[in-house]
Amino acid sequence: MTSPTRKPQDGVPALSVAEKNAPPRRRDARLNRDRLIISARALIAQHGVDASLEEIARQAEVGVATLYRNFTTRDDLVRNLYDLALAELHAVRGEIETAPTPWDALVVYTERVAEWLVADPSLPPILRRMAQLDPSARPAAEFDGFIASLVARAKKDGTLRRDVDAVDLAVLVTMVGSLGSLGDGFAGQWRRQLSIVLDGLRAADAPRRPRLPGRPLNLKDYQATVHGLTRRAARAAR
Amino acid sequence: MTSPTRKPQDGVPALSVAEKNAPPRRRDARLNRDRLIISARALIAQHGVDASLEEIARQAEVGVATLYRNFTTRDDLVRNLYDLALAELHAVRGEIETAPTPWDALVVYTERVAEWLVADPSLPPILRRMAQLDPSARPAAEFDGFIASLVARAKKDGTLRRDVDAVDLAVLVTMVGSLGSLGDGFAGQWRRQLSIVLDGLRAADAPRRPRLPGRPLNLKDYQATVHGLTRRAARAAR
DNA sequence: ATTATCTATAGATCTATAGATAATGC
DNA sequence: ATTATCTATAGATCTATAGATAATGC
Repeated sequence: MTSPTRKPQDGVPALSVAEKNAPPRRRDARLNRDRLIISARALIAQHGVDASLEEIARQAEVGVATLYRNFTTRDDLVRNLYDLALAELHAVRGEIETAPTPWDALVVYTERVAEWLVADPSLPPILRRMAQLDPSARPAAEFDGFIASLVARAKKDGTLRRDVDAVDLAVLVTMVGSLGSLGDGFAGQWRRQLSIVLDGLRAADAPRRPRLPGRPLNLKDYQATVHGLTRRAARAAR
Repeated sequence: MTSPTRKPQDGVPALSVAEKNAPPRRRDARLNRDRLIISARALIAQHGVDASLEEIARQAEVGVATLYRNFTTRDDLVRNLYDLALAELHAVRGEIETAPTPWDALVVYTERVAEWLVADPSLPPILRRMAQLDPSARPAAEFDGFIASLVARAKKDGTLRRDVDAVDLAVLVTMVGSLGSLGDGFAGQWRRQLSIVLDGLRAADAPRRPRLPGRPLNLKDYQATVHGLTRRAARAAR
């Protein structure tokens, strides 16, 4: 997904930055923009959407004016991060459509969306802010009709319990996705938790459920997680 | 739980403020402290633990110096909010112990803890910060052994699936509790979502599950929720 | 008399921009 | 030549405190 003509900086996860509307054209400009986006994600994940713009620029090793040139306002920055994330999400649609059964499609849907949320802890604050900026723009809005029909079909074929609806699914996925904000140790658990949720969604007389993926987080792991968090926070505060 | 000699201000939910270690003694001082705590909760819920101390004081209609007199440092404030919340949580223990079966006890545990989290959207940021300040202090630490034994008993009597453990439960509850940060409309949904999670936790051959509480959030409700959020945000920004 | 609050203020940090300087690509 | 970055800066807001003023309770 990364353009082959552009080499991502070392150590930086390849950004699938959509070069959509009026992207900066100079090479250094694009690089700086990517750096800004990376540090914006990191700092928003840590401090929420109110994160200091100056610090975002500082961490990107770029002057503040460069940030303002790329993103005229804070909300503009947020909106851009939202659009970038959304582009990734939409790639999922095809995968859902090719699932063999309605139930499998729902599993893919919940898994991919949860994964998307967990992978980027800056998303929850960004989504909240976007909901305020533009209530009509819901992240999965494009899926709505599609999911609703999946839900109906999965109920009909007896795999999905009948007393839930598509919005329940969306809320549940959001819930699981929130694990990304609780530190890496918890984030690694999301498949287990989602699996439990899916079992709760299965019709009571549906076929036997699969084994939970992964292993439970024991107290030792837990401590390691939290300590890891602390160390990271200390490093960041330096 | 409110001291009968102290009249809470009108419109303000009775604060069960523990007057523990060296509480301010003068009447006006206690009132101001309560006001500070209320606006700290509101602003931390909105802006995270980095919320402006000056604004907290302003919203409490009190000078900044009064805030600093009560809470010498930001972390001191956070720690106090944590302790206050924790005190409420511990009141739950008795209720868990009187549940008739291990499964019922687990239901009460998850319900009460989730309710506690949902009721106060300032808690997630506060808990995260506390985990950094003091990794040993986990909110439900006091329950650990107790819950572990409940889990063991519920597995033995065939109501709880065997491939989960106590930490899974804690993670799931945290997840459900995160719904409190998504606006009032979502927050009202937590019982439904928890009920689905509990069904996922039930052993596959356990007795039939109950009907989901409440009704699903339809798209109209959803819109209303988000618009409500927007209006609130606008008011707050004024 | 004691205890607490408030006003005022120093110094730091933030947002936002103007004007001077540097890098790119034709 | 064009496009982008950087430095510097104005004005606002923040944290934290010192010193003057006001409210409580014995």
